[in-house]
Amino acid sequence: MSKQDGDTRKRLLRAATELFAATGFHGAKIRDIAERAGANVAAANYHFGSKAALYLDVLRSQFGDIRGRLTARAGLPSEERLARLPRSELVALMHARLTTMLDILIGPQAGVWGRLMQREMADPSEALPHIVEEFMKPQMAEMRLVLTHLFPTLPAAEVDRCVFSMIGQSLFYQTMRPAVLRFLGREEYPRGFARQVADHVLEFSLGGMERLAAQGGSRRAS
Amino acid sequence: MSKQDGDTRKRLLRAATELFAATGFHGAKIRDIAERAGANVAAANYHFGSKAALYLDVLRSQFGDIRGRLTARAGLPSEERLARLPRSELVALMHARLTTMLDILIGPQAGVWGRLMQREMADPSEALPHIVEEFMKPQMAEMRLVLTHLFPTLPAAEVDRCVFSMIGQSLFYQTMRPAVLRFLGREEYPRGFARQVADHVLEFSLGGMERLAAQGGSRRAS
DNA sequence: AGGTGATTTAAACGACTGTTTATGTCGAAG
DNA sequence: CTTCGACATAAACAGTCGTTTAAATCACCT
Repeated sequence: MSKQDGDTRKRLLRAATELFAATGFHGAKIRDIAERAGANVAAANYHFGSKAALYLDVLRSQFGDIRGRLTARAGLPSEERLARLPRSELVALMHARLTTMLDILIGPQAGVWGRLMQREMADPSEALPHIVEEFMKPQMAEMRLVLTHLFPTLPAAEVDRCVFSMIGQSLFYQTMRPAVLRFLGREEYPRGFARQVADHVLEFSLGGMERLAAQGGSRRAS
Repeated sequence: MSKQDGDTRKRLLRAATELFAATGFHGAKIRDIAERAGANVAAANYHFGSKAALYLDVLRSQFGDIRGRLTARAGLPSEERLARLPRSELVALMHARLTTMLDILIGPQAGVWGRLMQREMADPSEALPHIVEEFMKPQMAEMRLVLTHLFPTLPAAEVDRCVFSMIGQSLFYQTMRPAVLRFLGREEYPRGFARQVADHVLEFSLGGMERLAAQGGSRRAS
């Protein structure tokens, strides 16, 4: 082995991750990635085959990483245990989940996941189906499970919309970051901001679902 | 004048708007724009100076268009009249605003505004400050005004977060469109979907703000 | 008719980018 | 020492894209 084994491969992957997140697939240039990794322009093609394959490897890597962080920090108890949990515990579960999500999206050491996903939504690639099926659907299913136990009277379709509402509130600070920062008159989100937002989103959403659960099947006047 | 005056300029602007929205600034090629407009490749540079200038013109045009639609369809009464409005009227005002916004974002004949803004957030250009200052800030200020009259006990900072929550819920269906559509198992949003979402977001948010207003200044346990 | 200024056109330029090729380097095995 | 395979490097290739250039076209005025 040379002085550093497959080290250049790792350096390439890291550099590619940063640049893809910063400037997108088309914006990131192989030459910049190679330079940042201290490697030759041909190295990327040698190790990954092509720029597209390298991009998919980056997505796969980040995908697995975030998936691990989410299940590790906010894993769910089994369905049976969930049914016996007191209301306060269910709320705490939602809070933990929101905090983790917002930490990943806008936390002080937020990774590149949010930006990569945002770009994937703007220009879906062949990676999108995998992301939705293997990552978003399970996450949403777990949230839906907790909400169903929290508000048993809520119809399933309404629960889905509530999940969307909670994720939407959180994602807003990621997708609209430049605008929100300008609005707040800041350069970066302050420390503790993710926690602050999580608290707000939780209370706001609890109130929203309480209201929806209370008014039952009544329809709005047109 | 030729057979169609400055018609090519208009056709170029229209074609550019569609292509910039569909594939972004870097993704849209001058040659494609020219072809769609039935013009020569040099025409764009002749009429607009450069690709970047053309992009800014597109943003400006859409910016003005949406601004007009919003104020026309969901304009606000004066501050004094607002204070005398019954609660149901204020709610109706919010509903109209949400419906208009969601119509623009995901309605059946949704324009390109949502996608252009999404791309602007992913890769902010020199147009971003204008968009924030002249478009988003006024819109948010108006929403904040209504909310303040609806829930007078809510602190200003809390009201701001509520505005973010309402916009976040709505924007979610635009920024996450590919994922949501996959989740719903559809190719496009069904007719009346924008209205449906607006109804949900309104009720959800009213509940959220009721709860926040009710619990006053109490802080969550850590 | 002829000139004039504004547009349109075809063609070429020049820069950039992903990829390939051909060669070089280096450690380990024979 | 030679050979071999994995990796690294420099150079070139081929395609794309924004922009420019110079000629052509057209409407309009005197």
